[in-house]
Amino acid sequence: MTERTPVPPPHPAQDVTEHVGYRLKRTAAALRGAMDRALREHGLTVPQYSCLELLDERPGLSNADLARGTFVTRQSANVVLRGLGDAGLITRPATADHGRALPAHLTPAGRERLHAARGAVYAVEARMITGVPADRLPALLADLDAMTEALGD
Amino acid sequence: MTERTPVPPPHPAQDVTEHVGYRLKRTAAALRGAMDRALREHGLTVPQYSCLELLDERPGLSNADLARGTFVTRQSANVVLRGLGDAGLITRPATADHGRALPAHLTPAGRERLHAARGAVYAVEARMITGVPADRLPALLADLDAMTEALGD
DNA sequence: CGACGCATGTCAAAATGCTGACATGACCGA
DNA sequence: TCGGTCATGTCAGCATTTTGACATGCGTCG
Repeated sequence: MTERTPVPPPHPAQDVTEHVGYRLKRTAAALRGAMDRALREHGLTVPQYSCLELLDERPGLSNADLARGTFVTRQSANVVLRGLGDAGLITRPATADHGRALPAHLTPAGRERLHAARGAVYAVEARMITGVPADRLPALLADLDAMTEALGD
Repeated sequence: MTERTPVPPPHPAQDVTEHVGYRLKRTAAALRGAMDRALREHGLTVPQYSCLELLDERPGLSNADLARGTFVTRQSANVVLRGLGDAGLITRPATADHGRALPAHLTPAGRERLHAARGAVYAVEARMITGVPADRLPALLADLDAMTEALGD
């Protein structure tokens, strides 16, 4: 069987709650909850805000691009985009001029809504990094990247 | 609550992908995917494995306890527990003897399944912390904890 | 004792996300 | 030119999760 690894724990970790994965999941869950609460006042969900932020930064992103950027499937991203379009926050051409990708763009209303919500989200992030020494932040980001890449990206 | 950081952003971060939240979400998504793939061979989902691990560590946990431990609602945890019970991996008394909480316990089959899957999960975690200097791991865990606590836990 | 708050388990309905599948259009190598 | 390959958008079905609500049991305080 797969018992070739005698499970040599590099570090004791007799408690599951000591594992990196558990902590990671816990922090991500806390962040998700805080963002949900912060965005509710602005009438946005986390996936919606993520798409808006991505589109503000790089206008013309396609549905598949946004799906990759928000770590969901194309189908889920399509639902989000449809909702944003119905709300008048983004526009998408009915037909593609080049390939099959439909480039999405923020409407003035979308930009306005994003700017309003951005303050709340940034406040959450600022609150989150409270307690983390500023000089250790780069190392933290680097470690997160290293872990992501080690998992096959 | 003195704003000792009057400077708008302590670090530029003109790009969303530079934000801590984005990296955190990305790493958590990668971990979730890797764990899904690793557990599929053992016929378990991530929530199921989480419950099994928690129950192995602290037998007698109630449904609500497991919900809190896996960061989901009681209803979701109930579905997971029902599935584990149908699979014969856990047992739960039909009636509560003290309060209303029904203490769950691993069956021998559940313990065996958990031990088999644990190797795969630990391998994923070991692979994830590849690239992260071992001496910086404690700081990483501490930072994750600090961020979680700062978000109100 | 009795009422209230609180936690728990559970049901029903809705929202959300994913898997599988299909058709279309661009790109590339033979 | 043509055939294969890949990426995209979209549809349908299913699984998972959440929201909202309700009943039950315990503890506490009046």
